[in-house]
Amino acid sequence: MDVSVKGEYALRAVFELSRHGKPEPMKIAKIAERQRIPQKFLEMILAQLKQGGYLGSRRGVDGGYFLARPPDQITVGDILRQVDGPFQPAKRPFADEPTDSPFPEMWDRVERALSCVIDRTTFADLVERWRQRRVKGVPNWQI
Amino acid sequence: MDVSVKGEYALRAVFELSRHGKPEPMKIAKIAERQRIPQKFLEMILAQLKQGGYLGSRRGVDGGYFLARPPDQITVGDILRQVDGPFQPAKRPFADEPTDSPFPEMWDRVERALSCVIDRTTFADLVERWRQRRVKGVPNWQI
DNA sequence: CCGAATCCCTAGTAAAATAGTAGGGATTCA
DNA sequence: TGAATCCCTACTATTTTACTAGGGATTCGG
Repeated sequence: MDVSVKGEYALRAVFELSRHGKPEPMKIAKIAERQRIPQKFLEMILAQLKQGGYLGSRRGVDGGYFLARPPDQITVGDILRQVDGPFQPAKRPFADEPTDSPFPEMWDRVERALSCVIDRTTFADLVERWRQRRVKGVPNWQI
Repeated sequence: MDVSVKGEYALRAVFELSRHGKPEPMKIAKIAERQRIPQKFLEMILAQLKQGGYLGSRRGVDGGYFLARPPDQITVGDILRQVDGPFQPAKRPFADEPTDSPFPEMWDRVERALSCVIDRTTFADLVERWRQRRVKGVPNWQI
């Protein structure tokens, strides 16, 4: 019950692009270097995120990847589901054949609880919190 | 990000023992049959749950497994952690070397949200809800 | 049009985890 | 004593994970 390395990489990559912020694309190589992700592996992940509609890309000399939407419209849940598949804690029986088990209802609660975090946390949030922490943690605005 | 089959089996087995309720032990074979779990696989799981202190057992003719504590003192989280290992969404850096990442804080939130469900749901709760649903779903007390 | 830089696509692969199975040994108790 | 049960070690097939390899397709400045 944990997130795959691939999922983590995807989150870190999108965070990097969100932090970058500018409209011009960022190269795979740069993302890979800044986030310490194996480059070829990252290529696959970014392709997946693109085909999910979260990223866009351009080839050629000044090519790279960029966010396809503003970072306040991409959530952590979006990215995780795109690369790790739909999150469902347990095999769900078909909705119409009622089961004699107490667990589906609990898994629903779990899913809702989780959703409250991952589907409400956008990359804009993450960047903002990260910036906040930076100025508090490294108070170099002092005399 | 889902629960293993092993985890599900463990939950179902403990639920079966909780529902059973009586002090006398229940045989592996019976649990396996009633919950449709491969028997030999279930043996390993029950052994693990016993060594975690959740179950007790007796051998011989009238042997079997039983709860080592009342079902209101065993949570879903207990059982899942015992068989699937500690749940942590992502590799956590060491606590003392602060990281420049916005994610650990979010994983904390995820963990707390999840804990609110799985560490507060006891098997007594599950049995009770299951009983409630039975009488509502199958209203055979009608005229 | 050339060629360098970039993304794009298919395939392969070593290691680990998952979901079991097999076979017998140790206890208990009538 | 022997039948029933739990107990223990080992083995295994399949799937998933976390990559790597090698080249093809675009873009764009010159």
